[in-house]
Amino acid sequence: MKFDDKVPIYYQIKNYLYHEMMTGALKPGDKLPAVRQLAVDLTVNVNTVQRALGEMITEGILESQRGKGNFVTMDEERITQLKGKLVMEQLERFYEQLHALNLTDEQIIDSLKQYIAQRGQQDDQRLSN
Amino acid sequence: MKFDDKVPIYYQIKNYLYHEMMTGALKPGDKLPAVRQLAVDLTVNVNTVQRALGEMITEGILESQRGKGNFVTMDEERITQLKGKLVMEQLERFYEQLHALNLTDEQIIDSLKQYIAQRGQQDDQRLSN
DNA sequence: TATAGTGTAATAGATAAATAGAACACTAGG
DNA sequence: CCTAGTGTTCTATTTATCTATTACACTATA
Repeated sequence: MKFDDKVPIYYQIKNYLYHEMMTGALKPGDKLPAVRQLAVDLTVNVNTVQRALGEMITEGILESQRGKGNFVTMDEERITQLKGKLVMEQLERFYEQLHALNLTDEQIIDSLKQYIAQRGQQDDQRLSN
Repeated sequence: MKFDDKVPIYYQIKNYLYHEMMTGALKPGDKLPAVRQLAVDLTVNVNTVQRALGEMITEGILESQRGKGNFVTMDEERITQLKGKLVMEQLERFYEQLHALNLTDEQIIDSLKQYIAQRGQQDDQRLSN
């Protein structure tokens, strides 16, 4: 896994697991890979994994069962709330940053549309190769 | 100045100065505040300021004149390119993150529109108080 | 030519993050 | 009961960042 060296790895691991849950790769009640296995998969130390999981357990999004494993909470509402929170965080940061770069609301929306449109073209090109 | 403790301060200072240039608060040829003054303003150490400025000088966006001060480059093209690069970085990260959260292109655009619309309402409320 | 204002550099210490390694606690299954 | 697989905890070490402090180099100007 590729990490951005500007933000703590344990923090990026949290976001990685969040995303796995949001996309359904990890469903409510699912068992996570063993911490030692995760450490190998992410080419990272066990303690770093543990730190990420520890925080998520505190948040109530994961549940730990000693000797068995770590599991995604069965509380689906909690996951829904989390997704909403993560989306909102992205929106806030994105808007704030582009606004700080002196773009108007309209320019922000337009630039996103244009970016997505161009991206679509690139995808088409890749598919046709 | 408030810093996000998840990313290096020198890095956040760079972004702060970038934004000052994008908004026109710092124009081509302008002299920056003295490094010691910046350190006071940002409640940060001189070395930390120097590290941020040093990188921007390497990038060619700032020019240093020993004994005189640090100046924004006169090369306006360079600033325009920088703005484009910064906007593109935000777009890429935003899209990637929301896509990873399993939102479709349409949902991404809609959520942004909705966010901006709601934001406008909040602004209106503040203005009427 | 002093002096104040500027950038630059170097050292040493503090803290947070990440690593390596070991040990401990619990569970399941033969 | 033993063992393999799991989570948990601890210590020690390294690295990056930030700070504090001092010193040096250059410029403008009184």
